[in-house]
Amino acid sequence: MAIERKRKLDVSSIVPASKLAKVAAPPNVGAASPMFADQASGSIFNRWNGKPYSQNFHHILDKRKTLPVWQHKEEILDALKKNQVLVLVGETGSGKTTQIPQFVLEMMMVETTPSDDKRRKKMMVGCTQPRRVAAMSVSQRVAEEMDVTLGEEVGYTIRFEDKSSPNTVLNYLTDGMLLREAMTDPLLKSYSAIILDEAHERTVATDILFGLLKQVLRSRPDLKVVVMSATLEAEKFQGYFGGEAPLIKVPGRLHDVEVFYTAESQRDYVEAAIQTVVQVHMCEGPGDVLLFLTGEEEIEDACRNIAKEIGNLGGQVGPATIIPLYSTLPPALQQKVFEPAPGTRKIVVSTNIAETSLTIDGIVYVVDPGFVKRKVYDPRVGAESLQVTPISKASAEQRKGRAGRTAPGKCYRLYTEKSFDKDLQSQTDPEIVRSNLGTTFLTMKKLGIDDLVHFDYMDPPAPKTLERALEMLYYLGAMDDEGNLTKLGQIMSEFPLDPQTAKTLIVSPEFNCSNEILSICAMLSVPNCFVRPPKGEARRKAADEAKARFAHIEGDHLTLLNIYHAFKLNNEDPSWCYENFINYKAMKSADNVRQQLARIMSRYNLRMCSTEFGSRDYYVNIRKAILAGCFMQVAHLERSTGHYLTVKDNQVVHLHPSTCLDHNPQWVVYNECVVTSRSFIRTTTDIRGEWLLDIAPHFYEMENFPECEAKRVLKTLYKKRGREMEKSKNRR
DNA sequence: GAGCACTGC
Repeated sequence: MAIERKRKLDVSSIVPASKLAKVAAPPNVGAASPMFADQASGSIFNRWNGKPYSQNFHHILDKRKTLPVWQHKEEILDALKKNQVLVLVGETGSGKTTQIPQFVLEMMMVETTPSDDKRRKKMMVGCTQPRRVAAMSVSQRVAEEMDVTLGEEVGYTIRFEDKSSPNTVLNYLTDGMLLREAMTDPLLKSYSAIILDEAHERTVATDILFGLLKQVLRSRPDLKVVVMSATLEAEKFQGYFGGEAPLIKVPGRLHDVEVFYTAESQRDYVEAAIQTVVQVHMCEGPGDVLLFLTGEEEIEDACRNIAKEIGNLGGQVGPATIIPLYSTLPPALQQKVFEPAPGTRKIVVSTNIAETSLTIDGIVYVVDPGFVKRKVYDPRVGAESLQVTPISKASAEQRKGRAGRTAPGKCYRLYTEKSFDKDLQSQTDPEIVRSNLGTTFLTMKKLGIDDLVHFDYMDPPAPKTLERALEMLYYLGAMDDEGNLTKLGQIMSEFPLDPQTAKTLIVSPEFNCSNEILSICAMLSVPNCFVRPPKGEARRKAADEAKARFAHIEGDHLTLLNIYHAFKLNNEDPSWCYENFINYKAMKSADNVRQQLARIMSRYNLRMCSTEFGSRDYYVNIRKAILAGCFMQVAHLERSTGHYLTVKDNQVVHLHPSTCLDHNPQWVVYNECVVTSRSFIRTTTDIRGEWLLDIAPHFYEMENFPECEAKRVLKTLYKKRGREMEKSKNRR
């Protein structure tokens, strides 16, 4: 029997296990050849294709077999054959992300019977990741291991990029992407196995997938689910699936990291951190240092102080390169952590970005003060706040691990061992209990989940959070009295936007400005496009001046529109962005989002239109359209106090200092309210009180309106409106 | 007078 030596695998040609022997013994290769012996346990694709491996591929094969998961391969396959769900704990370096999907795939192919093969049933393993970069880089590595072309047998799917094909049998995708797929394929029929990787991170998408899969498993006995976690929270996952899922633990493969605790708890963790870093630099051997702090200002200050202290030591110590790292740092400065600094010790002072998202080579010493800044949603206020809170034990372990990637390391915890044991939570609260659930609810409804309140959440959100989200969707017209998705709600759920923004976009054709609203919505869904060098940098003033040139007097939404237009007029030129302190990546991303949103709009026959630019209604229409979606995010300037109060909730808020408004309009619509040092409304636009009566009368009816100055003003407006109507009636 | 980190056909 001749062997077909084709590069790419046609899924329909997969040969079932029963025929394997015949295929596996081509006369021209010979069963005794060492190459072939290796093939028997190598890439399943090559085994079935009978293609000889490249020289390089042998090294890859040998290397991957030293990964700890290989010690448990038979156990894992056995457990998966006997059970529908498997929970797997694999520490960093165990090889779970690259190897387990291959094991699962292999098992399913071997299990395929000849009759299955005749039906040419498509089998696909989906492996979810919380981050896009992970989906891309892991799939690349696995494609290399399997000696196939990325995008063929092994692929990835992330927003804006689908690198999978009909041939794909192993796909890496983001958890959010799988959730989106479930909206059109609620039983996830395109998958024969789903692996939830990094499940311990407990993103909202992962949590919803948990609940969804638990339901789907009942109607799809053929589906296999593997839950992979780096921590022992896995036992909770096991319990969630009825306790029947076996749990397999695989050790990691990191170098030893020696842990030090302080004898007493520290009053000033930043000061303690600085002293520790300087101490390490003075007394410890070679190796770079990573210090975790909570935010931009803290990091920039600490960098200055560390530099000063090391400077004071003069020639007594070696040179150090001190590098700040946080997500909003201008890209060119962020790049510095990856540049080698020969002859000096790198001291990286970073936010949590270095805990999971970025991996820096060469770190030997980690300094961990034990705090993180995270977003917390307060349903009572309907605002998010950023709070500095103690990290979890799991997070502390993750930080520690950053010291042992390339060599044995040391981790200095600036809290007591007792505090670690007693005070730190074992896991960070899952995102779902810390979030506004508006978008999540739309998605869940679209997935066919009827009862959002009694859904089988692994950790249920606070009742008030559920109530707030339901109320908002009702006011937006996305849900009816019975809690069913309306036609509008159906369309809203299709947009990857928060419900208010989705509604703004959907109604924008009625205000004759969908082209412009599309650009604004796209700009609102990407990271801040304004680049601002840190305090003390000479170019900071130039950045502020550049921003002022784009400012629109009536507000920040219109300023964003100006920026988008200027970006397009300048042919998306990166150097134009650089000169104008605009984040190029954010702009390209906004352009991508815009195209995606436009495609969804055309699917629902939502008209693309603009008011003539010369018309005095050009900006008026845009402002009205924004209000039509965001009428619940309105604040009124109190004459008596000079403060803004949010409508209905009567919370005191302040215009965010980043606003381009140079006056205080009586009424403003805002995109978000964030509590930091104070309550700030961010991305704010001037509107007219009269518009509230026209655009959202159901929300601004007077019976359910709390007493406040805004109510009195609105009452006056209603009366005036009444008189005018009276007059025009009389005239007729 | 000021921003932890992710994500979405």
